[in-house]
Amino acid sequence: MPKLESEAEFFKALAHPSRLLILGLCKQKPRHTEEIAGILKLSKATVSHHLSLLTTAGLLESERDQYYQNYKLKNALLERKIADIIFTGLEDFSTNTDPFRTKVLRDFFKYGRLTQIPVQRKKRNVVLEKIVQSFEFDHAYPEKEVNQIILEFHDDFATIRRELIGLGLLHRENGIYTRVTT
Amino acid sequence: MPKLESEAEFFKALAHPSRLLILGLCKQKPRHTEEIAGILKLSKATVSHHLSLLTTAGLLESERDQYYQNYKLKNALLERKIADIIFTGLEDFSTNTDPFRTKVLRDFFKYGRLTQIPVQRKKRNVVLEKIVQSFEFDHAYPEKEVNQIILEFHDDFATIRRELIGLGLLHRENGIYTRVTT
DNA sequence: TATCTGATTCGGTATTTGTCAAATCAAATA
DNA sequence: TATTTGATTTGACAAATACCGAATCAGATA
Repeated sequence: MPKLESEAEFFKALAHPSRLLILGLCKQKPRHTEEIAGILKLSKATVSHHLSLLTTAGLLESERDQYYQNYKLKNALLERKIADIIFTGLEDFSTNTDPFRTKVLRDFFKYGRLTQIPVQRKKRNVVLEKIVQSFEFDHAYPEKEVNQIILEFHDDFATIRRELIGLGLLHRENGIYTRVTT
Repeated sequence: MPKLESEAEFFKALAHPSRLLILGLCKQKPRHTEEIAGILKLSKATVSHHLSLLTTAGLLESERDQYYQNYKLKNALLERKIADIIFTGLEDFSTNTDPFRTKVLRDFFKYGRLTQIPVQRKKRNVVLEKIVQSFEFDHAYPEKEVNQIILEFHDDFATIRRELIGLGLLHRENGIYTRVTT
């Protein structure tokens, strides 16, 4: 899933008054479906629907207690996720071990954005390999989506798209792009 | 309560991939409508629509430059709004808000991190109660995990861990920690 | 004033979303 | 196993939303 889509999903989960109310209720204490439906004067079907969205977004978790399915807030995740998304967009480069690669990524990325396209071929390959990781295997991307993903890294999406093709990291056929298995 | 509605509006504005893209583009530098439409391959009517929503939500502001209407990110508002949510969690969405507690959280947390440990006992208790909420009930934490969680808030995990025990918010037995039911 | 140019608004369509009642499901328990 | 009970899923419908092309608007400029 392209990162941007999942971020939008996250906000979408928060983008309805009833769901914010439900989060507030579940923050106070774990609640079950009919309990919430009673408080908010909504049908249990509707509440179940909202609870499902909130759970998928990672904001709630639930466990069964006798007849009841109790939902409670996953507080830490909510706060960290919002902070991550808004303030940076960030990448953790510390996990990879290749020192050259680490240095190049440190030098050319700032807050997840490519500050400039490296001129040296070897360095350029490193950043291109980094960028291509935002594409899923087994997914057909129209050019519009390709551009959007690359735009998260750098303005000059046309150049980068061309390079990704040239390096054999992306494959293009009939205007549809796919990530090449390495 | 208008508060809840406007919170939902705020998230709704962020709840679409194109709008996140637009925010990203306008964060880099001011952009005008057709420029964005060209990059995202959307009609200028659609982009104008998104820009309108983002402006209404207070995320963008615009000014005219010759023929162009340039939109730029209102960084301050975005960050303040997000910060509010992070400081107080979902407090604002629920019914009861303790003003003292809210103020202490605002004063001592920045972007989800504890800027310093309050000296006053009463204030310190507020931040400790805030921190303990990142722990689950009915879960056995080894000390290492406890430290990791506290480290997300402040570097001096040893002091905070000791205080959490002392206040009776965490319970320690044989090196295993559990959150105490209140 | 008349014209040019980018932005916005309008009209219309396709898609998504919120909602409920009814049917179905699944865990607990008799 | 059969029953009870709350949760979820299904199906239907209305409302909201995303999107586009065309018409209109408004500031800039001649």
